[in-house]
Amino acid sequence: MAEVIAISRLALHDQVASRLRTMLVEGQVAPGAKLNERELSEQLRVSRTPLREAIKLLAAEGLVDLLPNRGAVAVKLTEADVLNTFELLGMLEGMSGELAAQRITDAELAELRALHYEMLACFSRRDLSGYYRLNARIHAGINEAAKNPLLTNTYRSVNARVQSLRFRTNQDEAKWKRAVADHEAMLKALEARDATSLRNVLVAHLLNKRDRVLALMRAGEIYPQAARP
Amino acid sequence: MAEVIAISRLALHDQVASRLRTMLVEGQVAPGAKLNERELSEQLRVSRTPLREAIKLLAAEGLVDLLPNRGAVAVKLTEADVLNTFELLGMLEGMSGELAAQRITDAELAELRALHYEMLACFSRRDLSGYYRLNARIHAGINEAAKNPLLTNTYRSVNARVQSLRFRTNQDEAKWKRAVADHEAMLKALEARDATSLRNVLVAHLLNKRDRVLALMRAGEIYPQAARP
DNA sequence: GACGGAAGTTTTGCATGCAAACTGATTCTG
DNA sequence: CAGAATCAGTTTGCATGCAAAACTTCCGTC
Repeated sequence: MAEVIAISRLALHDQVASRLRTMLVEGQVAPGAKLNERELSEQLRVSRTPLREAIKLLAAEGLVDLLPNRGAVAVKLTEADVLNTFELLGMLEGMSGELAAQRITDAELAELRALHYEMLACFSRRDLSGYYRLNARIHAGINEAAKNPLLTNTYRSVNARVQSLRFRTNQDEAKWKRAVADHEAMLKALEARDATSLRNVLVAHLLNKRDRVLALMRAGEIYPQAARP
Repeated sequence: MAEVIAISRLALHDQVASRLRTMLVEGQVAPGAKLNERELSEQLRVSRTPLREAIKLLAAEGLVDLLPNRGAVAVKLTEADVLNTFELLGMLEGMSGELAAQRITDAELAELRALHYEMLACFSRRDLSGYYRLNARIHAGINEAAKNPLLTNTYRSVNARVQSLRFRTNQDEAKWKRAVADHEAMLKALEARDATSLRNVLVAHLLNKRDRVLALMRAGEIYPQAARP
């Protein structure tokens, strides 16, 4: 009951932050692009005040850079940024895997298994977008099973920084199969409550993703223009 | 040259955020206390707009809770919050230790050694506040030596959440000595570039701190009143 | 006397207004 | 002709104003 009210009551600056975040993560705002306040406020139909508050929030999350007296720009990650982000992300994911293996409940495990089968269905139909969505939900589920909300938030925030890059990596068949196999191994490790093994699978899985992102960056397929000034 | 200008040019909302952060971390604003916008804006001599932007920033850092239509309150950590925070912090600190041992330069090591001796001087004079300050700088220095700015920022942010509690733990002589011994071990590990050993020392050091904070919480010395509603 | 509700006050959240800073295009100077 | 200076137009940053929500106080009712 309270939910319905609560949703409609979401503060404007939070709604704006969500929409902006989506625009950034999905690449609707190109990396390096300037965020014009008047333009965005007209587009989102809000005044500049809540928009500015939302931008400050995204700056704290590392999705935009704030240039004093010159507004905000969508972050444009360098190769070093990507390496640093994945370095931290690997650690966060490894840790959440270890904890999840120790703390996951049977109900949570059943739900993850269900999501896994749904994902296999998407794979079978070669439905990449559905696959991505379920993939994200599975990783979020493992994170939640670690029962540390602060870890979950931190992971989400750091992950958002590279989400827009991951979006652009199109899987070739072999790599996609490999990713699916990784996911099989994750479930096995969870069922066995094998913390070390789950950590290893997750970290290896992430390193693969990192290498795919880096390869695309180096091929210039992510930032077709020049590098960050 | 640019420094002087740059400092005076720091955006107002950033200055406000810094001052508020200090007030929260040093306990000048009690945990659970409401942040009245009008009151604070008069106290800090700014209008409500940059103040509100600063509050949003601190909310993203986890130092204040935002209550829709009811403003912000200084966070009041439960025991579970403290456990979760230290769980993550231990991992971040362990990781930064491992990386620092591999990546630290001789110059950085020399600087850390210097800070270490300054800290010993404070210990010798029983100058607790100077000791704290140097202690923080040493940990920040190790973090920097890991050469991952994102890790450094994340560590800083998570650490700020429990900084106000750490502020209140008064060391008894034995525990203080133990902490100093830990720091000796850190330097040794750094000099030997022994990643595993540095990680272990840092994690053990942090677990000690956690246990001191928890003991104080349980004794009711941190939140003399009741627990969070 | 306790509980419930209504009016008044306070406080938050958002919109708007205005001055300072930046942009960049053109003109001026060496 | 190159570079500095200038000036209009834009954009950001902060202050203020106003409506809606929340809190207080007081009164009425049971």
